[in-house]
This record gives sequence, C-alpha cells and structure tokens, in this order.
Amino acid sequence: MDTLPPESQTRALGLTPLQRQVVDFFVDGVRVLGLPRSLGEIYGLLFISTEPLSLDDLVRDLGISKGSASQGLKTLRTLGAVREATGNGDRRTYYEPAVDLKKLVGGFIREQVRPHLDSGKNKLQSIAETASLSADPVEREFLADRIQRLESWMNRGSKVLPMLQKILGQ
Amino acid sequence: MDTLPPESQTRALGLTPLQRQVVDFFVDGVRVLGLPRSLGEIYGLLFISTEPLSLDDLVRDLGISKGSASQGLKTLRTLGAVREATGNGDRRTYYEPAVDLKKLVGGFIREQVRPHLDSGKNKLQSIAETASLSADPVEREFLADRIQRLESWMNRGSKVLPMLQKILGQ
DNA sequence: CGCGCAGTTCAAAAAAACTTGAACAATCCG
DNA sequence: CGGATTGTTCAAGTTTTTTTGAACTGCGCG
Repeated sequence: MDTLPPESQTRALGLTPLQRQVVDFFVDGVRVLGLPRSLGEIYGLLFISTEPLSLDDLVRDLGISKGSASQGLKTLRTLGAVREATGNGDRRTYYEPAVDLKKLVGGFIREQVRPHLDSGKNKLQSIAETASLSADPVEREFLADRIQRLESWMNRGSKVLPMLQKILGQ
Repeated sequence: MDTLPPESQTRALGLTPLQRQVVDFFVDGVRVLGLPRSLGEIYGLLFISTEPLSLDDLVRDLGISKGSASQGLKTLRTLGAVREATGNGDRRTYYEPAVDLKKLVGGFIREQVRPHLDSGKNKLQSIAETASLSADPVEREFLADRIQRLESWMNRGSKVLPMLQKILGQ
C-alpha cells in the first residue's frame, strides 16, 4: 500500500532518456490502477513510438521476457488499450496504443471495476438474507440500516461509472 | 492482476456468519482499491458492529496481529475512514467507522489519488523538456502532440475528482 | 509434409506486498 | 516513582503477485 515510492527504476537500458521517462510515467500510472508494471512498460513504449511495435521490439527494447510481453499485450488488448496495426507487409503483428481516454477508461471499467461491483451486489444480497435472520429486533434494525447503506453505495457506484466515462471522454 | 478470485476466505473463526460475510465483502472492496486486506477486515468488522471496538477487540475477533491492527487503524484514520469513539470510561481507545461515502471517497482521493496525480504532473513537465530537445522536427511535433494528450488526461483527472466526490456524496 | 518463425502457456523462480511478533515508547494510576 | 497496560515500530517471515524461460502450438511456405 505504498504511496510514492522513492524512484521507480526502469530496467531497460536500451531506451532513450525520453522513452525511459515516459515508460516510468506509465509504470507509475498502472501501478495506481493495480495493474502489473509490465503493462505500463509496454503501453508506455507504444505510446511514445511513432511506429507500431512488434512483440520482439518490446522484448528487445524493454528487456522483458517474451512471456511477459505476450501476456501484457493480451491484457492490453482485452482492456482495449492497444490494437493491432494494419497493413504491414510482415508476418508478425505490430501494435499501436489506443490514445482515446474514453476508450481506455471504458475498458478499465468494463474489465476491472464492473466485475467487482457485480459480485459485490451478489454478496450483498446474501448478507441481507443472513442479517434478516438476526434474533434481536433492535440489532436487526441496525443491520438493515447498514446494509441499506451498502446498497446505496453500490448503486451510486454503478451510476457514476458511465458518467465518469462520459466526462472523461470529452 | 487477478479478477474475481475463487473465494476470499476469512481467517478469523471467532466471527458470526454475518460478520464473516461483511468482512469478506470489504476485503474484496479494499482489494479493488489496492489497499491491504487487513484494512478491509478492520473496517468491515467496525462497520457491522453496533458498538465501537478497541484494538484488542479487533486482534481477538479477526485473529490478526497487534501490529497489523495498529497499522491498519493508523491508515484508516489518515483515510478518515475511522474515528475514535468518545466518552467511554476506559483507558483504551475505541473506534467506529465513518459511514459517509463522501468522506470515504474524499479521504481516498486525498491520500491515494492526488499524490500520484501531482507527481505525475511533475514527471510530465520534465518529459516535455526532454522532448523539446529532440532533433528531428517531425518527431518533435509527434512528441509534442502525445505529451499534450497526457497533459489533457491529467487535467481531466484533476477536474473529475471533485466532481466524483460531489456526485457520490449524495 | 516438414522446417522455421511468431506467439502462447504455465510451472518454477524472483520480486513485491503484507503480516507477524517481540522490543520499545508512552501513559496511567496507586 | 514503578509496575501494569495500551499502543507503535520495524526487521524478519510469510504470502501473494509478477516475471521468466523453456516447452509447446499454430501457421505459412518451400
């Protein structure tokens, strides 16, 4: 649960100073979102590259393993943060970053936030059932109140997400 | 970077089924926010308790160490998620949860989000400097564009936070 | 076919994050 | 004071998460 670590050092030494800075920037960024650093490295390098990059480019430039790069790209694809670049006379796939904030936020919400909200709502339901079994009426009222509060939190959460996406997406 | 683990089991066996369920609920909750599970356990138990609880209560009921409980309470206090209950003829301190969503969100933003946004803005500044040094004018323009995009993201982020807090806070 | 390259998978290793517990500090009160 | 009690700190230990790398899959082409 650290806040602002001393300095997040990039491993890759084959990067220009600018690339290194940008990669670090995104490494921090994804860290806040609870995503692994490799995602930040990959996205960061793509973000600051004029041309799309292949998996091998990432492995070479970032000094990460093929496994990491593959996994990282997979996740970034499901997040909609990266897409395959079209039309390159070449067997391998090249990637470019999605740079539209709305889309990025949308993907994050869809993949990382919604599922938890939904499972939270389920849990809440079974909590409510358990609570209704309480013997003492005074306590039961207290519990009902607290649980209702949780329900209200969840609902506000669900409501605010689309708004967020809208506001951020211009 | 897991999504929805099989089942997050509570350690503490001294809890009622309801308490266990609520604690689990919050353990999941804080997990999403990138906070340690002990915070969720502590807050969860406080949340569903009719009476304020002391550090020792938490240690006993949750089966966590005194160190964890102390650290956890400390963090919850700085987040404004918990406060000392007043007026209990007793030497030890008792805690009760803050149950106002606005306050909770505010604390989280203040402690966990703002600092990163701010340091991000700093980094961005030095990135911009580095980029302006680029030799090739075409590339320099590309870089300027990307960096401007990042700046716009940061600014929207800064703007949206107070809104968020407002919207969620009733 | 069958070779060679691009990419994926996953068990094991490494790194990071969290928790523990024992020593320490602070406070209360007789 | 001085012993007891509450709470904090932090190095070491544990757990969890991430990364690695080697084996594997799939595909295109000769």
